[in-house]
Amino acid sequence: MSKMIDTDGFRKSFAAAPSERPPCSGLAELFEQSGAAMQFTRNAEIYCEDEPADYACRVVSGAVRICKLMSDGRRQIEAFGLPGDIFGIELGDSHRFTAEAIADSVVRLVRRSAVIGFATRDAEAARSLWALATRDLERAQEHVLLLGRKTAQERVATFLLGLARTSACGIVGRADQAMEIPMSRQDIADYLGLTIETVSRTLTQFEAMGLIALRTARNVALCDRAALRELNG
Amino acid sequence: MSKMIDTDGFRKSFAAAPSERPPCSGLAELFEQSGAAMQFTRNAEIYCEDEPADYACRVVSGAVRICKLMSDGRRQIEAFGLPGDIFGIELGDSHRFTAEAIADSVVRLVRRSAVIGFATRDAEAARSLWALATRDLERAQEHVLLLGRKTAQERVATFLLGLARTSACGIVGRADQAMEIPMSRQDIADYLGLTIETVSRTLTQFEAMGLIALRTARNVALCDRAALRELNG
DNA sequence: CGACATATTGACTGCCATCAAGTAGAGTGG
DNA sequence: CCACTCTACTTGATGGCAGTCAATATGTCG
Repeated sequence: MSKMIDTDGFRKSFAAAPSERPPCSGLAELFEQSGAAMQFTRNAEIYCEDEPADYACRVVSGAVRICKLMSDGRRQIEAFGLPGDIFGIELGDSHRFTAEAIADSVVRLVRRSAVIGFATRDAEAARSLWALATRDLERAQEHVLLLGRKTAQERVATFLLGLARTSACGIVGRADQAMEIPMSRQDIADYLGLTIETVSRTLTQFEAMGLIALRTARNVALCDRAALRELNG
Repeated sequence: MSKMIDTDGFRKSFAAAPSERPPCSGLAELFEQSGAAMQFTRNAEIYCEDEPADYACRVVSGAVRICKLMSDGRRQIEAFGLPGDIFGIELGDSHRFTAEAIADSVVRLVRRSAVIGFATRDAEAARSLWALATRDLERAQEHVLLLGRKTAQERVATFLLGLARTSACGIVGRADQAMEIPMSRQDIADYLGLTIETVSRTLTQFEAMGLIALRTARNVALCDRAALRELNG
């Protein structure tokens, strides 16, 4: 399902890229220095809900989904993890979500005890851990607003703009350049609290309105960001 | 709109009550010792979105709502603050939400700098701040699941059970005892991503189903918790 | 090419929102 | 104590957005 690999190549290339996403430089280094890189194939489980939270994770490449399943199969994706994102640090003893690879991915794992040790190292380290939780909180709160009060069009517009922002961090591309969508329609739907059909229809509408251009199902260009921001709410 | 008062009486009574809600004993003491108590009348604004975040808050008595407004008036309540709850600590310089009193309330305020100072005092203090953010994150994530995937009935059932849990902490009452609902139907609706009509109708349905008993609009008894938990998802 | 997963499109349904009365409580003044 | 008023809540009728069910299209990989 997943195997240990050596990823010095990955480490160097990502350490060189001045990513602005993770607010916690010290934590990132912790993963680079004492983390074990693991490869996960598409749809492989990284950890499961209620499983002991022995490890914390950082995405090196690929993409992951952090989600919850209801007893009848309904699924809600809380967040996507893209390169640089840290996830799986828990207050309690067990994971409160399931984490799965969306695409073939490399994830670095560090022991829970190492994170705790890091937190008690110095004030700066403790602050970065607090900042990480706070940033996750802010993201979750934006998500609450989206799910509670936005229409399908607004949700999809917000999603596209958010994805453009994160993918612009890694690849310094032009504004109107096409971007890859790493997740399936089902993933997008479960993130936005919609169905695949509604996501698909909304994207088609956006294309008809001239807001986006779909080169393939997984490759989209934002043609009219101003209009998308209007729809943002 | 709001005035400074002396609340030694409040402080003593609440310090005596062994509340299990706040996970951070040190932080609570910070508010009790160096916080200024302020009284807010119903619907008074405690702070406003985008306002400088000079103060953090802790509810002494009453209840508050932490919410966001969209440009066209749609409102989403992210969380309710009940006695003991701490809110308004921000990573950035400004508040990302509006906080308002739901009922006449007493709130203790401490300077942002005091919180920062507290965080750098020792490892235990830093940890409690991290734990606070993490707990808020967990609550927000549950909220995401509720708004993304639950039906109206499930949302209301979850809300009632949650309220019963928190009010059971302050007042050690019997399980089937009636509890006061401090917030209006509009507040509940804006918290659950519904309309007042749907909230009202759902409560009426629950009463017809024998799950709850509404003595008045703001006083409810949970008659069949097992059935409510079924609806929880 | 053929098989399978993924995505799109169409027809129809249903849950919840909207619009509109009607009712109940809380507070006020006579 | 009782009208009066105002706000909060409930109930009813109707509509629309997104969900469901179903068929077709587009990739993707052996």
